[in-house]
Amino acid sequence: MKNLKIPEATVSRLSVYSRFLEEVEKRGITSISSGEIAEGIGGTPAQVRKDLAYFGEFGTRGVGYNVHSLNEQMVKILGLGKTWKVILVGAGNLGSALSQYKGFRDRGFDIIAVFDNDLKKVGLMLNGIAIYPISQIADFINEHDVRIAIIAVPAAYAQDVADTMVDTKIQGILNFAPVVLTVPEEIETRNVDLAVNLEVLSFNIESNQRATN
Amino acid sequence: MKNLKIPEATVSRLSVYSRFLEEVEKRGITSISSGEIAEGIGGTPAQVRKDLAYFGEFGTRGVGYNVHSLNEQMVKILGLGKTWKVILVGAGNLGSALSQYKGFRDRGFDIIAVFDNDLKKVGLMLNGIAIYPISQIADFINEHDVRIAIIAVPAAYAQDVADTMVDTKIQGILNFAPVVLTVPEEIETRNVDLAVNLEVLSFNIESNQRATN
DNA sequence: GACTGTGAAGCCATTCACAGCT
DNA sequence: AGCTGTGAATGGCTTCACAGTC
Repeated sequence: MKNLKIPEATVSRLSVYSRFLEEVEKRGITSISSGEIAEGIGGTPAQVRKDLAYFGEFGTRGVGYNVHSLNEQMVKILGLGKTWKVILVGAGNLGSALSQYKGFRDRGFDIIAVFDNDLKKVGLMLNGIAIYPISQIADFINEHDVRIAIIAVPAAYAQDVADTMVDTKIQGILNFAPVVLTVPEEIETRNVDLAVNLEVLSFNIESNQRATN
Repeated sequence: MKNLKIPEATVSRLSVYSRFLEEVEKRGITSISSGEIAEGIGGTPAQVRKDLAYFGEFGTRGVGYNVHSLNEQMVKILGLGKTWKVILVGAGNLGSALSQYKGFRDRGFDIIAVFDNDLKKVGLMLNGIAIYPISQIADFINEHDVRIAIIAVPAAYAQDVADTMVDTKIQGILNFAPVVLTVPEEIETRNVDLAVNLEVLSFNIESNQRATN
């Protein structure tokens, strides 16, 4: 296995390529060039080729890439060849939306349980998924071999929730709470900060204003 | 006005610093060093200082930063000194969660209307916000001076929605649909791609596995 | 002629290291 | 002594430009 360090930006784009290729394949297109991919995902042809080159030679010079087999490669590289069992912590608004989010299931992420600290919710179903008490997180993870957790609780509780997951089989946490989680380094975390995105927009809008005097 | 080009990464961190400072201020702390900020948000002291230095000299050598006045500066720089009127398009699960998301209002983003193409929803309220038909987006934006829109519709409709906003007063779009929007360059867009984040996690988990043979 | 794969160059962001202030 | 502000060094990602292949 070729083992250069892969830029994180490349990995995110791989995911975007893959979804784009799926859509292109549905339209019945079988062959595609780096330029066409770039156009579809808002990038440059050179970048597409460089990204792919980290993992192998998937194209044919003078011709382009086979849509289906390129996507197969992407799926394999991203580790999407199987179904990932995922748990979701937090049955509030955001949790509820995420539990139903089709984009996860479509890409092989299956939310198999929801946890909440509100005992009035425990025992109920959230969009067809059973709600368990927070206290059962660790046992559930180990029993069901869950490797990915999504945290969608208020900021004040997020670290506590993360703490319940250390020394379990969890290997990755997707955190929607706007705080930095402190976890052992063998657990991979990623933060999605919704407010930050709006604030960057707001900053950029203001700067555009300033630029166009 | 100092007009170097500000790295986008710096801008996102400013937003994180600001929220962290607010929390620190609530705890009654009045002074803070770059090292303490770095620890709180998961970064390095040098980076904190560099980021701030793009905008001015906010600290006192040998002492640190005044928590309150540094946050005031952050808020001003980010353009958060006022309330932003925001519209939300898409009253599905995700839209519903976003309409209630406290993190937006806390930071000055006020969702004043929701739009949906499902006429059964039009006229109803979503968490206290009225739902209008998609056809009224452009008029509403111009009448109410809305500058930011959040798109939370299925991928297939996102571009159509964006199209209704060109040549209105909209200046920024936060897009949750997993597609690249094509809009005139005076409209600033940002994409939040939920599935991509899980896929990067999945890739990293698999690589960790490979690394620890 | 068209398009990929890739070393080299260029650009941007982070980190270092220290002078300057309190 | 402690901590900021910043030029210089480093590291990483993107873009260029072209040799290689069909």
